[in-house]
Amino acid sequence: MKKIPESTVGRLSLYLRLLRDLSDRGVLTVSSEELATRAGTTAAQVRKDLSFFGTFGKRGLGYSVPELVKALRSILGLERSWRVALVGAGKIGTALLGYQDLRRQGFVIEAVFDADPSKIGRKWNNLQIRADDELEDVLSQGIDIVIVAVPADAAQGIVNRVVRAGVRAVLNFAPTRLTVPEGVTLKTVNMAAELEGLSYALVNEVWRAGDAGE
Amino acid sequence: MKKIPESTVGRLSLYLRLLRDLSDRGVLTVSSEELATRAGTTAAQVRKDLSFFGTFGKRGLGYSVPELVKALRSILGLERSWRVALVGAGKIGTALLGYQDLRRQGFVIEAVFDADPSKIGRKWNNLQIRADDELEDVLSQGIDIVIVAVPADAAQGIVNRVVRAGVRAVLNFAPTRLTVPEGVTLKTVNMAAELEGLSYALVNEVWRAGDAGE
DNA sequence: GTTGATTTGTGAATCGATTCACAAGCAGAA
DNA sequence: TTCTGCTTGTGAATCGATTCACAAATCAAC
Repeated sequence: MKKIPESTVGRLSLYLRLLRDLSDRGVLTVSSEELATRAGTTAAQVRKDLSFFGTFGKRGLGYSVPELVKALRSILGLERSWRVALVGAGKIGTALLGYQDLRRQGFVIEAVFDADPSKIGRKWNNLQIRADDELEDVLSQGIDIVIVAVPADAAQGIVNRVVRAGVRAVLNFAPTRLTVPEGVTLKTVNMAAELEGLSYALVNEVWRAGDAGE
Repeated sequence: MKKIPESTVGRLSLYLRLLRDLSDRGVLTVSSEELATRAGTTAAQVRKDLSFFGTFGKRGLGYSVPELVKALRSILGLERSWRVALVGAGKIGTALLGYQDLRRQGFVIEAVFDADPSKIGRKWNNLQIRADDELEDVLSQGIDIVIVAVPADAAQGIVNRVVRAGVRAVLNFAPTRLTVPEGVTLKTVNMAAELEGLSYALVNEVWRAGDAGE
C-alpha cells in the first residue's frame, strides 16, 4: 500500500460527514465537483483522495452516496466500535464524557480514571471514576484508544504507562508535546495553540483565504 | 512580507512553550539543534521558521532564551491581551470558561452567550450568561475573538452574525465545516475527526513515525 | 448504434514546504 | 592577531502534496 497523506485522511472524515448529510436528505448520487464545493476543496483533490483506496465512482455519473458512505466508513475503520478510556476527569474530561456524538460514531468510553482520591466514585452516565492505579489492569482488558485529559506535567507519564499497557492510539488534550514509540499513533488537540494562531493572524493582518479552518 | 506557511506559525507556538520551560529552569541560551530536538523537528526547520521573521541568533552561540521568548511573543501577538466572547454555554463551553490557562496567555473571556433562556443568569467566575440576542451589541464593543461552542446546525448562523458584527477571528468547536468571508480567520477544533484519524491508523496498521501528533 | 454530454481515474506538471550544505559570523585560546 | 570550534542564516536541492489535463467510461437521446 502506498503512503497516504495525513491530510487525505482528514478530508475523508470530512467527506463522510458531508455524505451523511446528503444521505439524510435523500440524495442518491454526488459528483466530485459537488462534494468538493461542500468540502471547500477541488474536484481533482476529492478524486485523488478516493483513488488511494480504490475506485468508487461511475464515469459520467458520479458517486453513489450510500456506497461511498459505506466505503469511507470501512476505510476509516468506523464499521466496528472502539473501546475508549478517559484519563483525567477534570473540566475537559467531563465535557467529553457528556459528548454523546462520540458514542454515536462508535467511540464508547468504557472507563474513566483520575488521580484525585476525592473524585473516585459514581459519576455521569453509569461510569464509575477509578483510581489511577487501576489503569494498567483495565487497559490491558482490551481498550483501543486512550484520551488523555490531565495537566500538562502529568501527561507524558500517563502516556508512557498507557503505551506500556499495549494501547496503540492516544488522543491528547494536555497542552504539551508528547512522544510515543513507533507503532503508536498520537493526536494532540491544543486549544491554546489554535488561539495563538488566531492571535498571529490578527496582528499580521492575514489576508489569506477565509476558511483556514478544519 | 513573504507568505508564511501555517505550519510555521504552529511551530512557533510550540517553540515558545518550550522556551518558556527553559527560561523557567534558568537556561540562558539554546541552539537550533537543542530546540529542534525538544520540538521533534530539525535544526534547519527551526532556523528557517525563525528566518521568516528576522534574525534572532548569534552564530557560534545560539539563541538567547529571553530574547527569543520576547521575539516570539511579539510575532504571535501575545504581548497584548485579547478580548474573547464565548457563544454556547454547554459542556465544552463551560470547560473552556474554567480553563485558567487561556487567561494566563492573554485570552480573556469577557462575555458568554447561550440560546437557552433557562441558562441566562449568573454563572462561573463573575460572568453572567447573556441571551443570544445581545450578541451583536456586545461584540461590536471591541471583542477580538469569538469561540463558537454551539450545536453543529446552529454554528454557521452564529458565525455569520459574528462576522457581520465585525469580528475577524473565530475558533470553532462545532463538528461541522464553516465558511467565513475573506479577511476573517477561522480555526476549527474537531475531536470527532481526530478520533477518526486514530481509528484509521488502527485499522490500517500505520507504521509511521510515532509522534504524528501536534 | 451512433452521437453528445458528463464525469471519473490518473500520469504529468506545478506548487509549496522541508532538508541539505556551506559561507559567514562569533567567542575563546594562544 | 590569528586560529579553532561551533552555530547561524540562507540559496539550492529534494521531497511531497495539489492541480492540471485528458483518455476512458457511462448514460440518454435520437
